[in-house]
Amino acid sequence: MGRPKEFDVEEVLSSAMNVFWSQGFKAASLSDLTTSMEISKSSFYETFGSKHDLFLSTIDYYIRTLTAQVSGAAHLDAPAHKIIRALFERAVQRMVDPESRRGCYLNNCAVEVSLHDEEASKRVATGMSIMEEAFLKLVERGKREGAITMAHNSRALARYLVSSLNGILVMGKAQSDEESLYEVVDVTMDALK
Amino acid sequence: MGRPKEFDVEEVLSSAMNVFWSQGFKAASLSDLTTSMEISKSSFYETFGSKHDLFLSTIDYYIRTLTAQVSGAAHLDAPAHKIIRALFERAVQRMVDPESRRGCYLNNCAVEVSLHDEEASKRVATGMSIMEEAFLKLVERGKREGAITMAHNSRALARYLVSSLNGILVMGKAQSDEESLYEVVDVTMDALK
DNA sequence: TGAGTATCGGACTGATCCGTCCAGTAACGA
DNA sequence: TCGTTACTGGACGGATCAGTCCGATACTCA
Repeated sequence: MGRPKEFDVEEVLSSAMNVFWSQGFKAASLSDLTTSMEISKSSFYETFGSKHDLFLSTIDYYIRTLTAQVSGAAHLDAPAHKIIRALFERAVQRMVDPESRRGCYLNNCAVEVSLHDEEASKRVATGMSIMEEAFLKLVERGKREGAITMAHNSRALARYLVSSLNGILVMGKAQSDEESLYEVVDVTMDALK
Repeated sequence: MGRPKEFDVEEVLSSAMNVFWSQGFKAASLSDLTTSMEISKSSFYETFGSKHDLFLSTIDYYIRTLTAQVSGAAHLDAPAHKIIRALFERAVQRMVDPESRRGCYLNNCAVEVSLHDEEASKRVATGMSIMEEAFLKLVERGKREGAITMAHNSRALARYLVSSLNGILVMGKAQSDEESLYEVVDVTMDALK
């Protein structure tokens, strides 16, 4: 049955995503990619087709990991509104750490390519929806727990949270003053009360 | 004293900014730029030095126009909280219109290059500060007018507004459903009450 | 051993990239 | 008219780009 694949596609996809994440689609060269993925150019084209195909695959990959992460967070035992706050605070912590200031992959992709790349754009929209659904569940639970306002419908609040989170990630790129970002989180959370 | 300049530098800078705005720094080629600017490659290098120098100049240019715009909006006669809402609604309208879905130039620059381009990053931070100051004045006035909560300090609220606006612009790129975006604006505004 | 598949490195292509340079022309002031 | 500056188009260079192809090697199963 011939020689078996030596590299784990998911693992290599993850490396590629990290390159796109840090550098953006245009700025990432094939050499950057194959170096980080630790495969040859030949294997690259054999397995992934083209740079653009790979790019789309990395968004799909990100969505897979995202789904796992958020559904994990949503099922924690803590009160929903505390989980929401924790998610925001983790985002701030990431933006403050020089090692992980890359923001959200979906966010980056949306800004860089969604205007000119319909296929990527669709995937980004899907990813955002997944985040929205996760927040939706948390908001609904928070309402039942009496910690979240009834003044707005849950979906609007969920969208608000996705939007706010993206805003904070952008702010973090522009000026990563920790205290300021936490203040923003405070105000953002107050809107849920 | 020799032949006078034939093109208006500010005007040409504006054209260049539009190219970067739509395509991003990396994706914008010199040919794209000179075509849109309607000057020759020779004049280009004579006047602007390099692609990267030009890029920095376009951010400076954007900041100049931004300053004019926001200080204009801040001095309108309407109640401050209504001006704030109007600014957000205008942003939504722009993201819904296919012709002007490019988002905010500072936002795009922050996401694309601020990680690898310190000079650009500084300028972006300056621009964000200008927006913050504009919102700060509006928030302070809104407090005096009794329409904005005293629960948070004005600067925190101003930062919150800048962050939220950026979030909405990113959301608009990912999925530009008008109604959803307006809902987000509603929730965002409620946090000021 | 041999068929079949995986992987590699490297040569190669054609395009595009940013940037330099220059000869020729055009517009001004003196 | 002459010096100076502005502007153009195009030739050119060196680098890099994505992508193709091939010969050599490595691994697995029959």
